[in-house]
Amino acid sequence: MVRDGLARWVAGRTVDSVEVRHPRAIRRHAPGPGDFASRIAGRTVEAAERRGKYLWLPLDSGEAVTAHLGMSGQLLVEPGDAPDEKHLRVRLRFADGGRELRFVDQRTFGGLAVDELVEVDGTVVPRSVAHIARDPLDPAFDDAAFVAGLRSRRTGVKRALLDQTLVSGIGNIYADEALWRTKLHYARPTESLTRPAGLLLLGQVRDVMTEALAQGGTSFDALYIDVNGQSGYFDRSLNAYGRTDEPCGRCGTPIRRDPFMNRSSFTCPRCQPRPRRGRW
DNA sequence: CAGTGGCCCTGTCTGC
DNA sequence: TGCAGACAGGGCCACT
Repeated sequence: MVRDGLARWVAGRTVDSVEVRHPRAIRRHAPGPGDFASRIAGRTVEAAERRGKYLWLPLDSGEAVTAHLGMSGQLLVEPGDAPDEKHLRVRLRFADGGRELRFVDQRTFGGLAVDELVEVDGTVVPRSVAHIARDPLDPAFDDAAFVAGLRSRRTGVKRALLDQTLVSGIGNIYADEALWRTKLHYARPTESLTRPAGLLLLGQVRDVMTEALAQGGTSFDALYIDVNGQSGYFDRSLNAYGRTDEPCGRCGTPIRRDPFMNRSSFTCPRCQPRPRRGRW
């Protein structure tokens, strides 16, 4: 939805000027703000693409403006006379004088960069995205390869889900929700999962992502473009994530919160019992 | 090399 | 009331 919106608003338009308001927002662009701006200004945006949590705008130069929205990042398409957001980091003005593109990010976990486009596995992606796996909604996603990769890991199943080189687009929320649906504990050793169990898990991941996407779709019409898509989904559909001490929707047992990778994991202690020999 | 843990950042909330 | 600390979280990097 974010990608669709961006494509609709910026594809075919030529960038006039680039304003970097906060250097940290382009910290992954090593050559710095001057180089960043000069590679974008005067170029025409050809499309908007996405993989996992990355989003990019291919330019007519063979490079692309690559964005990672982190947790709090937004790409907004707004009239030039709209007041600057408090956390406005980068602004792109277009030669046609129409709406401008703004990167807004409170916590600056995200950022922009300009990157060379390369071909990986039959798909053209920015170099910085080349190591990111396809997401499960990608038509070219290879289910069998994913399950094989999952089973060959020597770690806990949630760690594997969060590893973007194995599968992309799954964050802490989607992981907990898919694990709850599959009745798997986050520390379940990946090598102990059967192929059918792996496919079942993948199916639940897909369902969670599809439902989240459907519910987040509405926010975009207001030109509020946000990869999190949390608006409706966050409140209505979560079964485990953030529901500490609330009853499990299946069995009524209070949901439990555990520290996990400097974050949290939410499980139903009854539906998702901790394995005896769990892997973190 | 694969796996793991710490840290980045800032606003909000909780508890003393 | 005010302040300290926990928490949110994807990814990068150093370390084992």
